[in-house]
Amino acid sequence: MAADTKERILDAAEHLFADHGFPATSLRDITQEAGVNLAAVNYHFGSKEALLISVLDRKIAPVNRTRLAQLDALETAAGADPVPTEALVRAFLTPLCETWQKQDPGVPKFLKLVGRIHAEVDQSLRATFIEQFDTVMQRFTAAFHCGLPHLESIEVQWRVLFLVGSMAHTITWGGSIVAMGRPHSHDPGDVFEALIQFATGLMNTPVPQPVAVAANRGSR
Amino acid sequence: MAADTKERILDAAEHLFADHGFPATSLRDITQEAGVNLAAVNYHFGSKEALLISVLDRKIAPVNRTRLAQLDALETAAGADPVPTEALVRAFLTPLCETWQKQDPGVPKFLKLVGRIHAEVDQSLRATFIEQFDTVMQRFTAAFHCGLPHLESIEVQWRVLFLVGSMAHTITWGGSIVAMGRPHSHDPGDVFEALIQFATGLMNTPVPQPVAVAANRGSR
DNA sequence: GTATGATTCAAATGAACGTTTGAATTGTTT
DNA sequence: AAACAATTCAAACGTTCATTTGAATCATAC
Repeated sequence: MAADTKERILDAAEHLFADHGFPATSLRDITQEAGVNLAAVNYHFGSKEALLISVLDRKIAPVNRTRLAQLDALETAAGADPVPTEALVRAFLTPLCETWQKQDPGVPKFLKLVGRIHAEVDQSLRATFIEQFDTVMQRFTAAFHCGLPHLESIEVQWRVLFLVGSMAHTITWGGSIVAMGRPHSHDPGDVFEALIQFATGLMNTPVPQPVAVAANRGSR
Repeated sequence: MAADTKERILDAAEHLFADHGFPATSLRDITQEAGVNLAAVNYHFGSKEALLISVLDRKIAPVNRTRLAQLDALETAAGADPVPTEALVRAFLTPLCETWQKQDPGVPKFLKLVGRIHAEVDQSLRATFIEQFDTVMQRFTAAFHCGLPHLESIEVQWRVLFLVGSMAHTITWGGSIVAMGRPHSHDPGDVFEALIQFATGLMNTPVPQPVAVAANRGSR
């Protein structure tokens, strides 16, 4: 088959980037797993970096598009009222979960990749990655703030950061909870449901001290 | 100076691993920044991997030792009573913060390294890293459970995972909140204080649905 | 001051890397 | 079937990598 060479490369790259990271994965690894010629990567994508961007675009862009679409729908339905916090959390997290479940059974390679990208790629690539998420983050942060008007803007930003952190870390390490000790079923859906419940509680948590972030500067 | 060649290598490696990651950093980068000969790394440490382990040991091991020492002190002071959740959160997070602040001013390189390691290193190295954290995680998870007896064991494990995820992600990305939009002071101490407050709320959050994780299996 | 062990040094090793090349092979259009 | 572009292929490119080598340098003890 000649037509799906690009797809085969993308699949192999996605899998290997997720398992071993971007710098540690060679084009020879990718082309061998894809069963295509070494030169095919540079022919179809131009460079290794461009391949990574294609891999991210293929999977992350649809997720972010779904997120924004769900957010649009929620805001339209809510009219002038703020969207309930839990609905926002679900709109943010479930698109990832569904991408996960549509994928081949077993380990959620793509999510591992997302987790990796969050901490791995170099400055220039990270810029590309941030760009992908920037709109999503700003839209959701604003929507959260509408439903939590008693919080300062910066506090909402921190909570969203914590939320994303929990998500990324759960993606990468959630499976190791089973390996760490007592065995326990960890159906992907369950994990995401727990994460959603937790994140909702997170966003709704009252501020323990009047102004947690900005008030006690230098008091340490 | 000849005596501190090892220290110079460790400093340079720590800095470069944090900025560019382990696979993307070459021994030539490290030895050049350290001002030592290329062969010094293999002479003093044996290999690049062994160097990474030394870098982690030098900084992470003391942090985990402090964590456990503070936990011991808290449990001794509490006697038969459970240790307050916020005290546990502080015992877990502040040792990292102090290591940070003892370090040279500016970006907390070491914390960036920790964030990276969480998602970067390969399976074999990750095992080394997990080993470092395993005792700490189990001790703290158990202590949290003592103060939150209404939660299922697995629920506590998830929350601790979310907590660590927030921490790691905040370490790596907290600085970019400022860069992302509106400028705002983000004194390291403030960030950690916000993280502590948030994490405490996280652990104390009641379970929204009776049994969030295990109950709704297959209901999707 | 000479011998000994630890350390540093410049240089080289072989392997692996991303990328390029040009011919061979396809698929499609006349 | 001839012509053409798109794609695949084996092979090589030049560079960089981690690691090794063996001589040079240093410290310290005799």
